[in-house]
Amino acid sequence: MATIKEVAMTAGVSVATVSRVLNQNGYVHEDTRRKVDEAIAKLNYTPNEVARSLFKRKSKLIGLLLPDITNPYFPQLARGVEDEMQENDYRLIFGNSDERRQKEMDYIQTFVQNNVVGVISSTNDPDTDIYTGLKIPMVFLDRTSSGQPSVYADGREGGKIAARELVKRGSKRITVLQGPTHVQPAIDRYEGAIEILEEQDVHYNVLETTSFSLTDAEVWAKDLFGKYPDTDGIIASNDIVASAVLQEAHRLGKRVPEEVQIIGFDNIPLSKLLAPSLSTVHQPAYEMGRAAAQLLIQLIEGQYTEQQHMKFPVKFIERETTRKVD
Amino acid sequence: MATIKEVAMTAGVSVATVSRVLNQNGYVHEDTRRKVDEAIAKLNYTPNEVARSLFKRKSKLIGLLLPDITNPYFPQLARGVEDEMQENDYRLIFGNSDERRQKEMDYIQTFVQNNVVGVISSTNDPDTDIYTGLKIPMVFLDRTSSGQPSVYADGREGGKIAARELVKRGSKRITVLQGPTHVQPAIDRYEGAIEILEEQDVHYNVLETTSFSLTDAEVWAKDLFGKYPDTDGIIASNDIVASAVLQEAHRLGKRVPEEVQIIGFDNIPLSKLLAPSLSTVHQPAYEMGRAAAQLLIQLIEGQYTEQQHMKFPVKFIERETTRKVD
DNA sequence: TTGTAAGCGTTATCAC
DNA sequence: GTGATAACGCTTACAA
Repeated sequence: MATIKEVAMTAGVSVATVSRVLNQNGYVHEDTRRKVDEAIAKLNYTPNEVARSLFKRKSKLIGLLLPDITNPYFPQLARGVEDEMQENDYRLIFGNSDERRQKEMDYIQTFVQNNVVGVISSTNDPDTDIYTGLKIPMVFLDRTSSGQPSVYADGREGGKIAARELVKRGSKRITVLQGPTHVQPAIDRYEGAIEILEEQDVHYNVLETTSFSLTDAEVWAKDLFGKYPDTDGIIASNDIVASAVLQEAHRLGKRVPEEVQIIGFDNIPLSKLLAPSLSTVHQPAYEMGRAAAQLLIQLIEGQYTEQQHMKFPVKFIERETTRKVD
Repeated sequence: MATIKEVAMTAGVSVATVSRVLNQNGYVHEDTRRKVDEAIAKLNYTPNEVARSLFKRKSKLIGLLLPDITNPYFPQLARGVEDEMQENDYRLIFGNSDERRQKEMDYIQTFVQNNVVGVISSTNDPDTDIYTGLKIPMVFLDRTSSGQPSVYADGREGGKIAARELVKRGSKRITVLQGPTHVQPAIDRYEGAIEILEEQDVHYNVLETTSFSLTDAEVWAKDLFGKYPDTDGIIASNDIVASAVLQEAHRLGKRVPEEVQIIGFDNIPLSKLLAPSLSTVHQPAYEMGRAAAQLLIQLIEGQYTEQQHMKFPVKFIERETTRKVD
């Protein structure tokens, strides 16, 4: 790689001048500029970002921390973030946290060591000092912290919608899969659902679950139909769990949605491919990713930002695991 | 952030000494080491990786370039890479290329500008000078270049397996969805399948397709049954396309696998959740990601590596879109 | 065993 | 308009 020094030499000017044309600041004569540009082209020079970063104590790097890219919900989020960052010339250092504190800490530390100018994280502990002590802008994605910028979906409303739609469609003995109690969106959905169920004339049960993983979900699905064989409406904690439930229903010969209705959350791409296709509560993941990135960029570039808490609306996607109604 | 200078001051030694204990090289007295360690702990010091990187012209950063993390095949690959890198203290700068030359070039350029020590890429043009001109180690993942290290699956064998299994199970009028002709694994699968079909006593058609996207696939699925309504066996170019085909078959009231068998490639997580669940040719994506990372690390650290071309075996996963046979 | 100082590739300050 | 040069935080000869 050529350096600014070599460019300066072949253009017959000083490094200062080259730097000026590079950064388009200071005065530089038109002829000089041309000579420099030629030298740059000839040497195929691009500035060393590391040296820049060292001097300015600022890079063009952003840290992105997601629980697990292998969970089909997160790629969408990630893609939204990446697209927006890409367009604004920021690059992403990416890591999976597996929701483990230690991994989060390690990643955040290396983010800082690499002079990232901002971080986006979907953590379950936004208020821990891993984050509160951070001296660079950060935004929580798919998570909330009252004190800090966050982009998330209206989980509570999502839970309400799910419950309402099931009740409206005639389910009388509903089972709610609670979802992990350490994940905020899961809690919100759960509480929203319960709020509605309480005020309706329906019976409901709650089954505790502790993760969003498919393997676990298959076990809970069996549990569910074992414990509550006559349930006729299921609110799953997300689409993955819903898929497992649907599959188990299948295996048991239960007709969906005639005998049992199922509703999920997220609207991951897979959900429309299932047979019957999955009714679900849509979260605009890609848009949320983009929004988080935009917000972070504004924070970084010191622009005025009124809205630091963006709660995205969710909506019911009617498919085939719920019955039709007028 | 504290600097090495401050550590040196509070420990009452020179920066050189601090550097020595940091990097565990050179001589340093036990007592001195202790003083330094204490200062480090007290100041909560961690070395500035940017400064390190500038001096050594080497970072702990790796560039990872994937076509589209939103395609369910890639998160697995990415996770494999990340896990291995993480365990070896390397971090990832990640980008989606969308298979566009320009984006690839831009990313590779910024990788270099950021002193990455290696790159892993799933590109369709491994032999373009974007890569051949690269002066840092690189490995192609899910792609092959004869000249350069590559980790990929045996697509040709995969194609053969798919064709054999379909024929063995009685399909007589097979349709092969060709897959994008600019993507090597797709070509390999296609050629493998054709090779077998040619030598068997079956009739077959080929339908050209140009991407792996779900939206496109839905169109091709309609096309397929429009053009070849009596087809009784379909080799899809991957699981996404297979899912779309399955769904269309469903819509048309065709019974799967009785009237038409379907087989995909990849064995993405979704494939087992479909109803009927999808028979497919498994690619060990996670393991491939890990292997690529291992290989790259060996290359970076100058270890001896006999195997620079790793072709992973694939295998048939029998599920419900193919008929049973003894 | 430890310290001094040069240098990694930039940017910005200050002279000229 | 342009050029020297110090500084960013670190590592590594080289000296002591």
